[in-house]
Amino acid sequence: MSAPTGKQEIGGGRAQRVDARANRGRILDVAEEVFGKGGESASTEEVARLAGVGIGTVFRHFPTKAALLEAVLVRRFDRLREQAEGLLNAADPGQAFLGFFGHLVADAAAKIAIAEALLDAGGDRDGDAARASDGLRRAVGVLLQHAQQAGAVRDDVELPEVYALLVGTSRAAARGHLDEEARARLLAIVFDGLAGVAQARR
Amino acid sequence: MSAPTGKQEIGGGRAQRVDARANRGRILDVAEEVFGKGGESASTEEVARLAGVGIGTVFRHFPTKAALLEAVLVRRFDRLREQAEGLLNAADPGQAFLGFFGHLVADAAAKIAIAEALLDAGGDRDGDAARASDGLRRAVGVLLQHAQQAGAVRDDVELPEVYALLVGTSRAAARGHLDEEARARLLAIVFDGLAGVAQARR
DNA sequence: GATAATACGGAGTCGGCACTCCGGAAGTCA
DNA sequence: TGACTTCCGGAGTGCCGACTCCGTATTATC
Repeated sequence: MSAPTGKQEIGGGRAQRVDARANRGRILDVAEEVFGKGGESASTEEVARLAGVGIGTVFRHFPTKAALLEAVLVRRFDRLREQAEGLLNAADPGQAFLGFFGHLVADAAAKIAIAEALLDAGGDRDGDAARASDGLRRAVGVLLQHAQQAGAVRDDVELPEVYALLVGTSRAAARGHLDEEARARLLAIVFDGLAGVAQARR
Repeated sequence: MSAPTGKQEIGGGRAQRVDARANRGRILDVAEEVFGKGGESASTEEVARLAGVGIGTVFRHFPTKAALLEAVLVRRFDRLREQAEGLLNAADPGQAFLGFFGHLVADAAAKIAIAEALLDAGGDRDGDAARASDGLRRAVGVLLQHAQQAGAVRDDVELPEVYALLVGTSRAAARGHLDEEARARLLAIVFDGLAGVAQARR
């Protein structure tokens, strides 16, 4: 229900000050970093400190810690969804799907705890984060369909388990302390399973 | 460094009272349940309440909340390891490995948050929980080797990625809100990937 | 440059939770 | 049963982190 890019005057009045908008952006960036590393147990004060603002400023922009976290998640989900949608017209749908899968996993490895709550959202059926999460999920669903039509992914799998696999693999890569090679082999196993027996027999 | 089954007199003295031992066990059971559901953010007080004891009692048995959590993890790791070791002489090593994999995943689905920290442990390189975690990991490694020698799992995968896959799949099954069928399909994908192309071509 | 609206900082408040302490209850041994 | 030891309950303590408030600083407008 919030404005697309943050606080913006809606009912006449004066526009938001530029320093305020800049601070808001910096806080979001830092929060993504901090929550990504320390999970949601990281303190709001640390976010403020690293963003170079007072605590009051953080809470003026985001009324609660939960709201801040949600804003971070929404931004992240939306970015990922846009990336997925950008692949919809790719020449090779199979490559597009698997590529996005791999991208997400590598990305999660860097963000750890965010990928956490991030790909978690599915329990809370309301709020902006849930909506954004649904958007991403749908985009992945379309990518999957295309890949299946192209014969790159077996037909008898559906979105729920594929999404679960995506989430799980991301998390595993994030916390599993895998080196580059091990992560590649992990993806190879998963991709092989997704491609299925039919593919392997060609 | 703790005694195998809890507090036990070592240097002469009197034996532990039976009610104390019973309470300890009950606290552990409840803690597994509570932490399994609410994660480690669940309060110690809730554990005490559900166990039907006072907070003081909990803290007498486990000096800190972390110690309680660790005791829970150790017990759980040890049980899983024993199960894995029990499969070492199975007639069909491939079946043994995949069966254990599936068992762990289903188990995690029920425990959620414990499977969390549980299979997480790998960062903290000390403490009883880490030791127990290593034990489980080693047992899984042996199961994997046997399965590979039996040709049920492709040869070019190693323990790190397989373990990561195990953890990730467990978590995905736990939080993914999958129904029975979707979970089965998820496992099918993973098993197919583990079996590999060579297997599929037979 | 004057004025007014907006935003900032950070000390302070409040609630929750890990952990302590001790008087009393209950088990153990003779 | 009586004496002694162990154990228990739960009120109390201290700390930490989310959130508030207001005097001050900064930006927009004319």
